[in-house]
Amino acid sequence: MLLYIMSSEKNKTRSRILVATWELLEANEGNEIRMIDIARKAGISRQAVYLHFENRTDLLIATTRYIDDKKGIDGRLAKSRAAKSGVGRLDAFIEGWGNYIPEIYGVARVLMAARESDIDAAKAWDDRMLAVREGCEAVINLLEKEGQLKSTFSSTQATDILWTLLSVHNWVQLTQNCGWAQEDYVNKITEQARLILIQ
Amino acid sequence: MLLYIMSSEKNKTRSRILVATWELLEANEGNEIRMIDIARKAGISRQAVYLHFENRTDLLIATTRYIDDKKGIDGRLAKSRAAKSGVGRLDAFIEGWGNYIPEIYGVARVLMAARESDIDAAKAWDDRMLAVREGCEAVINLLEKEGQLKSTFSSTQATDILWTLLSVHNWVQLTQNCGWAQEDYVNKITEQARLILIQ
DNA sequence: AATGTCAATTGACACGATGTCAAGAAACAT
DNA sequence: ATGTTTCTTGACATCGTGTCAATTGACATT
Repeated sequence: MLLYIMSSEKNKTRSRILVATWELLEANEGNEIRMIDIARKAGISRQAVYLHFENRTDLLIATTRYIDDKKGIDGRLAKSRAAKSGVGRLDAFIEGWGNYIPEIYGVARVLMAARESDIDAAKAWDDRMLAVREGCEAVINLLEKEGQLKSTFSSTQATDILWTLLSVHNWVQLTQNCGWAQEDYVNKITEQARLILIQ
Repeated sequence: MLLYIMSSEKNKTRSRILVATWELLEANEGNEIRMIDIARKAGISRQAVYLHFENRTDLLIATTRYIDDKKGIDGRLAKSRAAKSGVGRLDAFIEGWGNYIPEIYGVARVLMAARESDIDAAKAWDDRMLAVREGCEAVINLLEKEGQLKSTFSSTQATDILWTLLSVHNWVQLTQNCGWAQEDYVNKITEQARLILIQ
């Protein structure tokens, strides 16, 4: 009991820092986030952040883990697994994942950027993306089973294509660079996926 | 004649700087490239670099242009401009650009990896990608003029889609992560572009 | 040979960001 | 009341970009 309270108290400021970082990551899409910004948002001094995290990288990765705990992709994609037909499942999967991307985008950016210099970050990111690929694979397999898959692509190729179509990079390019509304993104990507994959 | 020699002499150091930057970008093993590194490689002082380029952004952008010149991207894409029909031009553009990507991948990787932490690198990269977008735009405009463009997409949307389909990230994902051969990449991307865009 | 021009050098400095350190204050459990 | 932990404050080292002024060296012009 004592230990529990102590660790809870101990984590209070740490949590405030993580939440502050999270909020800044989500709000701030262009500007760089400085340690001083995070500290101010958390209501502590810049130096105090270093009492909880070794450095900036450590903090950013800890934040991604924190968000991982708070938001799960699993719940989001449950709907797609419920769909009966292949095409229905394709649509539901694109909608579920496509609408999840903006929620993790702030974090995704950090992980993608860190991948060159940080093996752990790269692995965490690859892990997540492989889970998405498995979702794509399940959709493609169902389509193939139903004979709905375009015959010029093998099922592996089709999985690769869908996975690539649904990459976070593509979402960034279309919504951030090209200025597409989120709704348009989901609709047009769904349309493209059907045109490419469904026979 | 005098002017020619003068401008040639004038550009000598500038060229050395560009070549040095290029070599560092290609050789780079994850380390960030500083102005001092470029200067040393070019055999001049750090400050002297600023006599030829306004700032780091300017230098990086100039380097990508220099590489484009030496690698002959213009010549490669000339073939696409020569094609008479819209579809022919689409195919030629994808072939020209798609086969150019692997040649600039060394530089591209560094610029893309640096984009989060390095505003200058991001700007240099964005500048080049906008040039590709213009190529996509020309192709789409021709298709639309011929009435070959699928009617569910506006020409701007179609340009965005083609541009995204041809992104370096997609090339990396398909050829590096999914293990596609370069030839398969070009063929399958061409196929996808036709399915999505041609009515 | 003297002159002027231009490129480059040298050393110094401002600026902004990360990260460290030491001394003291404040919170808080016992 | 006391002692421990957390946080604050102010100072400082470090690193990279970009700027500036004074100076050197090469070279073309006259």
